[in-house]
Amino acid sequence: MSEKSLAEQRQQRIRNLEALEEAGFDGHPYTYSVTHTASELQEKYAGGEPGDEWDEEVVVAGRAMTIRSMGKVTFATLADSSGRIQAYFQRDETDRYKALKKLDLGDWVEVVGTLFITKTGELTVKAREFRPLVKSLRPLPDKYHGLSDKEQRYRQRHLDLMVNPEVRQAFVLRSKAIAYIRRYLDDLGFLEVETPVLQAIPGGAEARPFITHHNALDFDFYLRISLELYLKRLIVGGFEQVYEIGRNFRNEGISYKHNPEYTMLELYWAGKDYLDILALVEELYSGLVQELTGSMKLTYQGQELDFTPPWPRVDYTTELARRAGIEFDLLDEPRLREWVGEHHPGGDEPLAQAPLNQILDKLYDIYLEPHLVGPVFVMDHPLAISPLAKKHRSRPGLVERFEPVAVGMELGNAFSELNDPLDQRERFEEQQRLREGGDEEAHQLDEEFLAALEYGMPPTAGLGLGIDRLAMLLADVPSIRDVILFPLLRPE
RNA sequence: GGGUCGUUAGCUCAGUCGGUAGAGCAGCUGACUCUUAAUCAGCGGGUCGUAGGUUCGAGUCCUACACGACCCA
Repeated sequence: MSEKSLAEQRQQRIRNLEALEEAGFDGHPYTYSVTHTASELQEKYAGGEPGDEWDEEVVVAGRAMTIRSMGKVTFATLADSSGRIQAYFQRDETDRYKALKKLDLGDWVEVVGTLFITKTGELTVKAREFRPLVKSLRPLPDKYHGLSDKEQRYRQRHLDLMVNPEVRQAFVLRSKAIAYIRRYLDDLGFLEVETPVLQAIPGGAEARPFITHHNALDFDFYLRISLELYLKRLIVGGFEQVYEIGRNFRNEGISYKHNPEYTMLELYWAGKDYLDILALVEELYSGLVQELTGSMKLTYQGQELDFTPPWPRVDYTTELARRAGIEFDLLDEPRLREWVGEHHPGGDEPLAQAPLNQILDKLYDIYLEPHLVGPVFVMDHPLAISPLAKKHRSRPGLVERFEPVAVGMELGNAFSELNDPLDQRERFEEQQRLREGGDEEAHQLDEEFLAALEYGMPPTAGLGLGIDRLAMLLADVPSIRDVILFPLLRPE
C-alpha cells in the first residue's frame, strides 16, 4: 500500500507544528485547564437567542473536528470528552489570528473567550486567544462518513472513538452499568474480591483454556475459564457474601456473542438458594436498566424487552421437550437417544451415541435458547449438564439452577451450589469419564477444591452474569465487539 | 470447518462491453468578516490485497492464496 499521500500530509503537519512554534507557541505544553467542558457550556447557556452575548470569560479545550476559514473569520468545532462546542476566531479580535492557518484537523486546541449565539443559533466561544495543545500528525478519517471499516474501528479504537460519538456512548453505558452493580452489591453487604487468573486446574465451566508458562516455577498454568471454584473456597473460608467482576478466557471461536476474553460477574451468597438469587437478578437487572435508560423496557435491535419483574419462567425439560416435539420425559435416556436417532437434530452428526450432556446441550441450542426473546428464566436443568449445582430438592434428575436468557443469549447462570463434597466428587468422576471419552471441555477433577469443600461450605447460592452481553443490551449494539474496547483480532 | 460478500488515494466509495485510474472528504495554493458536510477557483496524491494464467491489452475474465465482514455448524 502506498504511503505517499499519508506521508505528505504528515510532513505538512510537522511543518505546521514548526510554524506554530516559530509564531511563539509551545508545541508541547504540559497542562491545560478549562473552566467548562463543552457540555457544561451547552447546558449553562441553553435557550439563548441568536445575537445573545455574555461577558463571562471561559476556557475550553478539545480536538478540532472541523475548521471553516472565511478569510478574516474562522469557525472551528472542538470536541472534548463531554461533547462539542464551536469556537469563533476574528482577525481583529483574536490574538495571533494568522497562526490559525497552521492548525490542522485533529489538533487539540485551548480557546479563551466569551460566549455568544450565532445568527444560526449555535452557542459559540468568541476567541480572545487560543493555543495549540498538541498537533495531530495524521489526518482524521472522513469527517462525514467517519470510520466505518469494522476491522479498522476495532484495531484503531482511538479513531473510532474520536469520530463516532455513539461508540463512546456504548462504553460510557458499560462503565455505568458496572458501577451500578458494584453499588448494588456493596449495599447488600457483599465483599468484592480478586481471585487468581493463573490457575493450575481451570475449573468452574466447560471450556477449553489458554495455556501459559511460568518460568520460575517451570509450570504451565491456565488462564481461568471461570471464577467459580476460588470464590466458593472463600465461602468455605468464612466470607458469606463475595463477588468478583473479572475477565474469563476461553480458547474458543469468536462470534457476535463470544470474545475469547470477556467479563463476568460472579457472586456467592451463603444462606441463600437459587430462588433468592433469581429475585436478586430481577431486581438488579431491572433497576439497572431503569437507572441507565429511564425505563424498565428497552429496545434491542428493534425488539422490545421488558425487564419489569417478575420475569416469566420456563421449565428447562418441559419447555425443551414441548418445543422439540418430544412427547415423553426428556430424562428417559433410552427413548431420548432413539428420538435423536430418528430426528437427526442439527444435521447428520452421530448425536444419538454422544454423551447425554452433549445431546441435551445440542437440543437446547437448537430448540430452546434461540427462540427465547425474553427476558425469561430457564429453570431446573438436568443434573447431567450441571456438575456444580445442587440436586433439586423435589425433582429427581434435576438441579436447582436457572439461566436468565434474552434475545437468544444466555445472560447468566445460577444455582443452589452443590456443597456435598462426596456428591461433588462423584460429579467430577463422571466428568473425568467424559474427558477420557474425548470431551476436552469436561471439568477436571480438582482435589484442592474438593478438600476445601470437605471442610464444609454452608448452604450457598451463586450467580454468574455476563457483563458484555448486559452492555450489548443497554447500548443496543449487535455485536459483543461493540462493547469491548479492544476485541481480540489477528495481529497485523 | 462451510457459505455469501468484500479488499481501488489517509477516509468514504464509483469504475460500463477487457482499451491504459475517477469522485467527495482530507491535503496544497488562492478568494472570502456569522460558518457549521461552509462555498468558489486551481493543484498534487494510486504496486487497484498477493501470486500465477488467458489476452495485442486485465482494476475488470480465470485459478490459487492471504486478509476481512456477515451468516451457518
